[in-house]
Amino acid sequence: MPELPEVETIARTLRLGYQEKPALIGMSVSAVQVLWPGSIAVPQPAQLVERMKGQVIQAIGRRAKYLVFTLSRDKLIIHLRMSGDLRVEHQDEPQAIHDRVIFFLNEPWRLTFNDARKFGRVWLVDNAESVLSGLGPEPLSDEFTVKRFYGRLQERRRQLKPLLMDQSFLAGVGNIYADEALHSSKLHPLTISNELSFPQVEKLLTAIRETLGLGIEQNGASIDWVYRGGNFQNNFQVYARAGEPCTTCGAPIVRIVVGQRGTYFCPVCQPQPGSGNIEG
DNA sequence: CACGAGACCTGTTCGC
DNA sequence: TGCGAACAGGTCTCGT
Repeated sequence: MPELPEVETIARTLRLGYQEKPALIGMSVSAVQVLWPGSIAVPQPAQLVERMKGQVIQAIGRRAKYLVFTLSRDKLIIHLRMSGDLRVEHQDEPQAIHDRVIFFLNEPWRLTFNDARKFGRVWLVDNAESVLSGLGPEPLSDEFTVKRFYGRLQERRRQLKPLLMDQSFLAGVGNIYADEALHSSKLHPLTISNELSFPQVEKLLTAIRETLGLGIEQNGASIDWVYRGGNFQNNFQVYARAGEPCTTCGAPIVRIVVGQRGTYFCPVCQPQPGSGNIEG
């Protein structure tokens, strides 16, 4: 389900509270119920349950698409993958279908990890780096400069879109925001990474940041039944718009498959480099 | 190294 | 209406 803006939104609402839901900072874990052991990556479910008891939630943040809970002693890390969700609920609410792990907090609250497709994972580790060390730079951080981005793109010779979605290359960008950022920067998804000029990279980084920033502003995107509350889906220029007119030039948006992912782009605004023919 | 295919799962939507 | 195919915001592993 979620990419960087959705995960950021979830982290913020858990950290600060939202409407009738409380902030979780300062709450302690009284018990953990594992309904689907396969959701626990590390350690063994019984050990996770034992270790979490009594730990206090001190901070809630995000790294790439991972939620990171700083507890008294350990880090609780959760990846929602395609269909995961975290819900703050009353402890007396009935259990929902697809609930996988329930964290009991201060009365009357609980935090529920719900995940229809069972792709999501939970880690409890003393060192977050054991889970997060392979990740690339955060696109929104100040240390990630155009120069550095250009250098990384030059080091590789890969199709641009799959490279942007490679979490070891760049953290947090997924299928939606990759397509939207490429459209915004007028680059074809199959452009070869080391064939970009410096100005093109500059434009691409700006587009990635603006797209992610708008996504965060809109509380993420809500498409399916899965994640609700976001509005970024109303700002899609290309994603899931095959056949509809490009908002810039009016040409029909095209869908192709790149790296086994549905990929949407405007054949006029985003012409394939080297292919002389432009669709009309 | 780069890429495609398959796996992991369940639910919804599409097409005949 | 019904039923199978296709598709879904992600990542991992294997073979070429």
